[in-house]
Amino acid sequence: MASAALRWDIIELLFFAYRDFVGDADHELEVFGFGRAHHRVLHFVHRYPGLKVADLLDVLRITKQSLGRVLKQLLDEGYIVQKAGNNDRRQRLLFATPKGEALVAKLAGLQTDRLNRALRGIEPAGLETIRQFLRAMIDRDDPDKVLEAIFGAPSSGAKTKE
Amino acid sequence: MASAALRWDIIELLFFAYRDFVGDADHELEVFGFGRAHHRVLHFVHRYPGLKVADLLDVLRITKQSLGRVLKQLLDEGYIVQKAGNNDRRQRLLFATPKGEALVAKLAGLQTDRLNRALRGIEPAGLETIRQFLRAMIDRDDPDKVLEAIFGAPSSGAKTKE
DNA sequence: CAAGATATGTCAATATGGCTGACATAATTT
DNA sequence: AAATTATGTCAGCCATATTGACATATCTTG
Repeated sequence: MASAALRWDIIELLFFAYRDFVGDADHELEVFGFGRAHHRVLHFVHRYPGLKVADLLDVLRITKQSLGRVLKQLLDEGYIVQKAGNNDRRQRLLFATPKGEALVAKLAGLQTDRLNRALRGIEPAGLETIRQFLRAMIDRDDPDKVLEAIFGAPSSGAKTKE
Repeated sequence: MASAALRWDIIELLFFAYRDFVGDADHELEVFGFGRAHHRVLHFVHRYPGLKVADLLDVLRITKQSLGRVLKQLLDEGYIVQKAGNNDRRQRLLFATPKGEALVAKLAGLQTDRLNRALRGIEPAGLETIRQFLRAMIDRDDPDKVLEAIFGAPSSGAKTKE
């Protein structure tokens, strides 16, 4: 049908929910002179220790130059450290320092508080539905290293990246 | 307690889900030389016809100066029109033109396609859980006009699209 | 009516975080 | 030795956000 119902309400709810969700972290980041970009880098380096710069570029879908500025600040200020790869010494594997861990945990704490409030009164089955929904919202045709970890085995038809 | 579990998985799923969700529209907007900011303005003007400039500023949480540039483009190119308020002729009430309606519907169509795919296999009760979750994620301490419509009277306020 | 407040628009300068293109270096692969 | 790869960096551009200042029209109030 040409007039298939558009899901205006969910589109709108997603906008507001995400706005306030990231707002929690944004506010705290200001104190440190950081922005949302720093948070994203720190989050993924914390979650996937030893992530390569190239992996990070895939996940964040930004250019090397854009990442460079943000990453340099996090390195200079001691939130992240680099180590040369064992097999390939060109690689700079990234790790969060204790200082970095502390910040990212603080930010995750704020967001977890909001999530816990929102999940109050929702049964475990309901939470599973929400997870299923969110996972199904994500493109799986060209999964990066992080998405492969999230989804386990690469999805059908997806090219397997080494 | 200090060791309360942080919801890393949901935090991450929200990041990817939202990234790909807005990505659909972003890609299409490029064709028109517009950005995400134009989409947001057009969306809310479409959904709440006669929205004042001040309302829009509350909803988008940006400054008048930032809105000005985007709004001017949408006006100049005929996606939105202004009308002076009946009671207060200082007000510029905003309305989407047919051209604007067409664009915003196209964008909503892309996002609805993704939502429908993600909701496939989820029961009506599950969809209600997702709505409940998203609504509970939103700050309600200082509701703007749009949020009042969303939370105030269920299924009223927003234009019910034919 | 005059004064002040309000709704909007606009100018100028600045910051952040994206982008492209070009080039450098070190290390691995061929 | 040459080519490719992983990373870093310089320079400049663009979009979207910011603050501050000021202009205009209109409404409200003393």
